[in-house]
Amino acid sequence: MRVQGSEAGLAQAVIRRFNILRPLSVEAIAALEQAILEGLFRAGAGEDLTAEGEPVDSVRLLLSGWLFRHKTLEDGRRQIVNFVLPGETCDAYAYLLKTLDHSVTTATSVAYAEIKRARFEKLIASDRSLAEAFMCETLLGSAIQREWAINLGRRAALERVAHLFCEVYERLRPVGLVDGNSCSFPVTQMDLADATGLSVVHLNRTIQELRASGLITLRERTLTINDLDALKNAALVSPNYLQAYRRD
Amino acid sequence: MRVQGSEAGLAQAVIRRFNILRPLSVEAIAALEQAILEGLFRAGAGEDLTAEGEPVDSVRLLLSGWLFRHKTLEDGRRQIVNFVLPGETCDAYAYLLKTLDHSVTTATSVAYAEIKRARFEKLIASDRSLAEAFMCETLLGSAIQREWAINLGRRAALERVAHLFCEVYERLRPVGLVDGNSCSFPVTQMDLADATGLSVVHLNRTIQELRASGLITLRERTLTINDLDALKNAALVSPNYLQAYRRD
DNA sequence: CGGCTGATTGATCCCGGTCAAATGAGGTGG
DNA sequence: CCACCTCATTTGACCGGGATCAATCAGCCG
Repeated sequence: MRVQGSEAGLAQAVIRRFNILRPLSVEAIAALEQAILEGLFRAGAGEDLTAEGEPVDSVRLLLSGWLFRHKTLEDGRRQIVNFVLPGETCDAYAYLLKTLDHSVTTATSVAYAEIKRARFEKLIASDRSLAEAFMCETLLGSAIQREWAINLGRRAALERVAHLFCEVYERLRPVGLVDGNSCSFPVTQMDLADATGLSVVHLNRTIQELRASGLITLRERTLTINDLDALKNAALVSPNYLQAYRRD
Repeated sequence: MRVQGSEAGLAQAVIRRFNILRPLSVEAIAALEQAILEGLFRAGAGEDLTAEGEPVDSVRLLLSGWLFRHKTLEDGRRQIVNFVLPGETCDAYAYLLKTLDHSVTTATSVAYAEIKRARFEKLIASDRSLAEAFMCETLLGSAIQREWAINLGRRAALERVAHLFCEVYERLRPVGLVDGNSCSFPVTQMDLADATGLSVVHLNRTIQELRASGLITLRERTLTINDLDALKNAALVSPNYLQAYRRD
């Protein structure tokens, strides 16, 4: 759905995030904001934005709400391979590949900007820092993806879930979406199970264990981390994979 | 170890691969080859090329041999998150990030080219297709990484191992390293276990199961796939994630 | 009120982990 | 040439984390 009317402020998460990845000039920020406002869209929860096997010809920037990237095996087993959080780029440069290898679906209702390939290339040609920021988006995504590999391959259930909570929290923080020690966590347990490679039943029991230990509260789509250090400890969080958030 | 003397032909795998990712002009190929020959190195098996937490200031192209990318938890649990096969790029653009999130180690003795950041930026600035090819390398790496997530999260042991065999085979094929239905597979079972998220013991039993079913032969560091379709079937191979190899 | 989706609980089972030991296959020095 | 060491592969026995199956409960919406 195309968005009508004035929507100032919507681009804030993106600009905030990009500005951390690469310090942007005033002109670059204006250009980015301009490109965003030219192609504002909204979608409801549970809608597919792109499906595996399709070609893509544009770049999307998530302004609000959550998306997830997922893949499904023939027999229905599904793996959520990553979330896309507000301010993050959906598929920078992906038009270079023939088709998409995974699907992207909305977890909540969302607002996003769609920048067509030609427009995107003009944008990144206009400013070196912008191009580098988009590049960093891609590289950071890869780093997160690698961390998910060790999460799925080597961490036990409790560690896995704890790790996911820590990661989401740390990814939401720099864009200003953490309030005290709480953040929105608008994902069903079924989705969470598919993100952690667990069954729904066992995921539920794992969450209860985390609740019982007092580390977290998860109620009404809100995650509260009562003791971040303890949770990180329980999750065996790796220190280096989100470092690009830190500015020099 | 810096390589002395003439080493023509070493760059073949890289050029072959890049040419599939993006059709390259004669000049682009020459420029790429030139950059490669300027910084040839060799290393023995079991050497660390880069360690997690280090900054990187150059791009590496693997000419021969295998590398693996891996991460380790505090308590020693290790996950190999990907292999780097001949012709593949090690860390294009990674100098944009502060530090590396994972380590890269040689699985065999290797030859590689190291291109310093400034030299690399000059190279990609000189030719659009080259820049896009490097970009494709990064994107393809992400796609493979996502496939590893569903492999680790949702496939059973036998499917997982079968999938890895299929993937490696298909990644080696376009660079000419598949001979009939065989390819080199110079990785210990310990490494293979860490790549598939299994214990060595169970990995060993899984391989024996694959051998017993006649699908593969794995002997003396050589993998032979006796029935590729059957193996892909057993692995529930996804169709779209290596598609960039196919040219339009 | 009935249907639907998501969260929770209980009981049972099995895939894959762990522990321990044996077998092979180089490599090396006496 | 053999004794010995190291590293990789293999086998056996046992156990437990997490899957599976099934039922119940709690909101929410029409």
